[in-house]
Formats: sequence, structure tokens, C-alpha cells
Amino acid sequence: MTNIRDIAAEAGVSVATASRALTGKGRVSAATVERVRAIAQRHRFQPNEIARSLSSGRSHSLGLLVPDITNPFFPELMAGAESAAKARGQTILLTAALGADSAREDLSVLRARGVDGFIVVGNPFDSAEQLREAAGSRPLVVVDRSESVTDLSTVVTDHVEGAALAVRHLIELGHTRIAHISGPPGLDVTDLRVAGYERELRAAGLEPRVVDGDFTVESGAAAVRALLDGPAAPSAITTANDLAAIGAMNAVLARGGSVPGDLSIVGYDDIVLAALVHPGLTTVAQDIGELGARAVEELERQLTGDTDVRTVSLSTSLVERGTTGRAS
Amino acid sequence: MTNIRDIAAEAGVSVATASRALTGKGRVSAATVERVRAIAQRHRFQPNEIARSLSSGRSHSLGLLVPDITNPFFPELMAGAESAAKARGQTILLTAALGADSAREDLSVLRARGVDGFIVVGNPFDSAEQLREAAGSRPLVVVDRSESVTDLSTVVTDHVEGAALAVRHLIELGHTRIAHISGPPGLDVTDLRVAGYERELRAAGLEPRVVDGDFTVESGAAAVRALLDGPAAPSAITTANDLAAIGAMNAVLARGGSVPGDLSIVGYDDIVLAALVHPGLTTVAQDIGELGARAVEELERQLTGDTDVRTVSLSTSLVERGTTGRAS
DNA sequence: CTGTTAGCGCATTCAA
DNA sequence: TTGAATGCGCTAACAG
Repeated sequence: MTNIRDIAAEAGVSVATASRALTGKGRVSAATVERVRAIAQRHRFQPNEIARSLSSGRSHSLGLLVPDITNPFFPELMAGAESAAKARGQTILLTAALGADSAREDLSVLRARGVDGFIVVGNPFDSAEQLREAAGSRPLVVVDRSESVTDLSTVVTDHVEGAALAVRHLIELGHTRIAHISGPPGLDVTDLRVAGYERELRAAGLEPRVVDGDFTVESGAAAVRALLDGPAAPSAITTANDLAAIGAMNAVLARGGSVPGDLSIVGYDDIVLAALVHPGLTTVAQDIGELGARAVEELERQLTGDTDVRTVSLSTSLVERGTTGRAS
Repeated sequence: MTNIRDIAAEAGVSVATASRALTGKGRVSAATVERVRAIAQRHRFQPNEIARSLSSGRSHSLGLLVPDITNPFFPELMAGAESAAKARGQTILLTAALGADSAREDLSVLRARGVDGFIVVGNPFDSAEQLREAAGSRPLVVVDRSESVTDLSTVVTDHVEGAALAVRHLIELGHTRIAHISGPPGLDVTDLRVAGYERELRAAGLEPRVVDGDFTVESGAAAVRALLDGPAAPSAITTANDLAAIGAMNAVLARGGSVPGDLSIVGYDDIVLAALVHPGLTTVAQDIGELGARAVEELERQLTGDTDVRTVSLSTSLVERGTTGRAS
């Protein structure tokens, strides 16, 4: 590997000057800059980032912690983060951790690797305080958690409005018995979406009805079975996420029912999968990749010295596909 | 941040001894090892990996290059690689690059970051030689390419046998007009699966029929439309991957047909999504996560000095779900 | 504008 | 078994 000493030697300057010419920091004559860079280019010189990190204290790498890589929501977010990071010369160090213990450990590993900051999707801990401590005073952006982390920068979508959007769509289609399959109770995202659902339903003079789920396909299926077998079965449902919606849809189809004939279904997230099932899932779309990209931007902002705590809120929209129809 | 000097000072030993006690390399008395480690633990000392890398020349990090993070196949593989790496104290540096140019650039960035080796999924270049050059003499394991990279360690599944498995299943169900929707022609994976398909079909005295696709949902849909609109429409198809199979299935359903009533469909890969569509997709399963995990293992083996070029071949199996039925 | 001098935090010689 | 010295490759302060 050719290093900066080789370049400096060939250019007939000191290593320090070569460094300045290459990084653009510090005053160097235009002539030497050009000469040094030309030589570097010819040698395909790539500064050793490890050495650079050790010396400068910045690694140009970002730690990304996601809860569950097999849930298709997260890869989409990762993709957005990865490409935004790449565009800014940053590299993503990826880690997936489900529980608080492994999250603590993983963050610690990433810290030892010198990441400049963290993007944490969801909060694996019980409190924002624990999360901040695990991040070890490094800049931190939380994605998709709002209420519980008021003193940290976050990137979120407007869950209340999104949930309301779904309900409004069903009401416009003439539905009056609209149930909601929620996420795990207590979670911000869950509560906000439930709140939006209830608000919009009550505004129309209708009675809310919430069945708890946990974002999984299975929970969606189980919830819908309970709903359809119970009294006053709904003609439409909104769900906490697309996975649950798909589970619900499969459960209806599995018992010979039809969607949207027997039940209209609205998902939430608009993961890629939503467009691939048949019929296509009507869902509340959030730009998942953008969520990741904006998190990178926010982190970058903090890394450049801006210490404001900010909440970036992205809008949502309804994507109509085939799982919703007029009430009969 | 507390560093090794602090630990050494508190233990009353030199930094060198502290380092030896912590890493376990070199002779140190059991007593001092214990003392140093106790102090380190009390301080929650985490050696700075950056410094360690610079000094030792090893970073304990692996570069993972995937072509397309939004194709659900790759996140599953990433998850397997990530957890295997974590279990071995390695960290994954992730990058996604579609074309050869960006792949070259990305590998270069990862190299500058000091990754100890690479796992490359597919070969973004025209030849194994270019890939090796882009990896810059660092150990390299290729996943899912076999033919074109005979002189590199690879982890693959037996595509020929997998494709044959699918055909055999359809033949057992009584189908005789069985078409195959392939991947992009020229790709190893494509050609091998086509070969397996043709071999098995010919063995049964049946005539093969291949329509080219490109692994996307759309290509599957287009191919199946062409097939059904043409003469001698098949009663069953095998596909190069699950995404194409799902596209095919949706195309049939979209025109009012039924699956498997009008067309039996077998996918390939068994991505998570395969179980989530309705009806569930019958498919040739490969353990995608295992593919990633084994790649990490192979790389690790090379990193520990074993320079044998090896090909790890994982087996496949048929998962019967709802998209295949008896020929009418 | 440029060169010299010091580290960054650790691993690894070489002596003792 | 331990310590002192050296260097990984680079950036950053300080002189000139």
C-alpha cells in the first residue's frame, strides 16, 4: 500500500504539507495542491482511514442499530441510510439487536470502533436516559420514537395523522364498523396510531374498537379471526403495520372470505411487500428510505456542531390498492 | 474515555504488560493478569479498536458487499452474516452497490477502512480477476457465484439440484407442460437453474421451454402473460426466484385465473415473503441466512491463515405450500 | 505557505 | 515475567 509518505516524497514536500494538500484543510499553495493531488491520483492513493481516525478523532462512520433485520421495514430504512451516508462520505456500521442487553453491548462495540454517532431505530431500552448512556455521550438520532425521547433528536412520521388518514378513507367508502389491530400496547408508535384511529372515528360519531397485536403476520391473523368470529364483526380494519395487515388478509382468504368483499383492510408503512401481495394492499405510506436518509442528515448536522435537539417529522399519504372497497 | 494507560497506571505495571494481560498474548504472570483485568472491568475499559487496528494491522471487521438491499433476499443473507460475525467478534461494514463502477469504489472505501476481508454477494464485475483486483489482495469469499470464480472461495447452493427438485415435484403432480422463467441469461445462477430444469425435464421425456426473466416481480408477470397467451400454454412453471414467481402468480390472479387451478407455480429461494403471499408459495428453499453465516466462517478461516480455496455447497429442499396442485 | 515536532492508543519488538 | 522503546499512518499544533 502506498502511503502519504510516499506521496510526499515524490512531490518533494513534507508529509504535513501533503496531508494539507489532500484534505484541503490549512493553507497550501495552489501549485503544490495540484502537484500532490496529481501524484496521489496517479498512485490511486487512498488515505488509511484507520490512521486518519486515530489522529483526528473522527472516523466518518455511523453506527446503525436496528431491532430486527428480518422485518422488511428495517432493510428499507437501512438502504436509505446507507446511500445517504455514502453520499456524505460516511460508512455505516450495522448491528442488529433485539433486547436491551445485546443493544447495550452492540453500542459499546461500535463505540470502541469509533463511530462518530449513532442512529437507533426504536428504543431498545426502557428510557431515553439508558439509551443516551449506552451511546456514551456520542451524538444520537432516534428514528421512529417520539414521545419517550423528547430530549433527543428524532426522525418520525406523523402517526396520528397517518392513522386518521386510513380511517377517513374507510369512512368515505361508507364503512361504519371499523376496527383497529394495534401494535404492542405501550409503544409510542402503537399509542399514536391508536390515538389517530380513535380521534377520527369519534369525529365521525363511530365507536372505536381496538384489538392488540404485535406487528407480526401471525398477530394480524389471530386478531382478525377473533374479530370476525365475535359479535358485530367489522366491515373494515386498519392495522398498525403492513405485516399485520397481510396476516389479516391471509386469514380472511384462508377461511374462504374475500378481500375487500368481506373485509376492507388498510395497512401501514407501505413496505415493498405491500405492492406484491394480491390484491395489493391499500396502506398508509411513509417514505421508509427517507426516514433513514433524514436520520443520517440529522446526525451529520449534530456532528458539525449544531447541538439543537430537533424533531424531523415526515408526512404520510394513503396509497390505494386493492384491499379496500365500498361498504355493502 | 479511560485508556490502557490509565489501567496500567492503576495496576502499577507498564502499558505493555497491561496490553499483554488484556489480550492474552505474551507471557504474563497469572497474578498480574487477574489484577489488570479486574481493574479494566471495573472501569468498563474498552480498548480503542481504531488504535488496535492501526497497530496490529487487523481490524476485526469484514466488508460485506451486496448488489441490492431492497431485494428481500439480501437482507436475509445480511442478517445471517451479521450474527455470525458478531458471534466471532467481528463487525460488518455494509455497502450496497449495483454496478461495477460503484462496487469498485465501495470496495476501495472499505479497504481504506481496513476491513480484514470481503464477502461479496454475486460478482458485480465481468470476471473474477477484476473482483480480486478490486479487493486488493485481501481475503475474499464470494457468495452465490460458482462457475465464474473457480479460483476463489465460494459459498453456494446446488442450483442444478434445486431446480431439478422443483421439476420433479411438478412431474409427480402429473404436469407435462412445464415452463421455466429464468434469470438474466449468462449469469451462473440462471444457467445452472436452467440446466437443472432441462435435465430433469428431459429425463422424463418432456420438452423444456424457457422464457427469460431478470429476477424481478415484473419480469415474472410479463413472462407468464407471454406464456399463457401463446400456443400450448403450460400447466405449471418453475421460476428462477421467488420474486418472479410472485409476479407470475399475481399476473394469473389479475386476469381472473386461479393458482394453482390454472397454473402451478414453484419459486426459488424461500424468502420470508414466500410464506406471506396467499396462497403460500411452493418453493425451493435454500437457507439464506446460513449462506451469509458460512461465508463469514469461510472468510474467518482464510484470515487465520488457511489459504485453501474452498467451495462450500449448501443443500436445498422443496417447501410445499399452496401454489402447486395436481394437473387436471 | 511550509517544515518540524508531537501525539492519537495500542501492539510489539528488544532488552533486561 | 516485565519495562522501555518503536512504530502503525495520519493530523494538528507550533514555528519559521
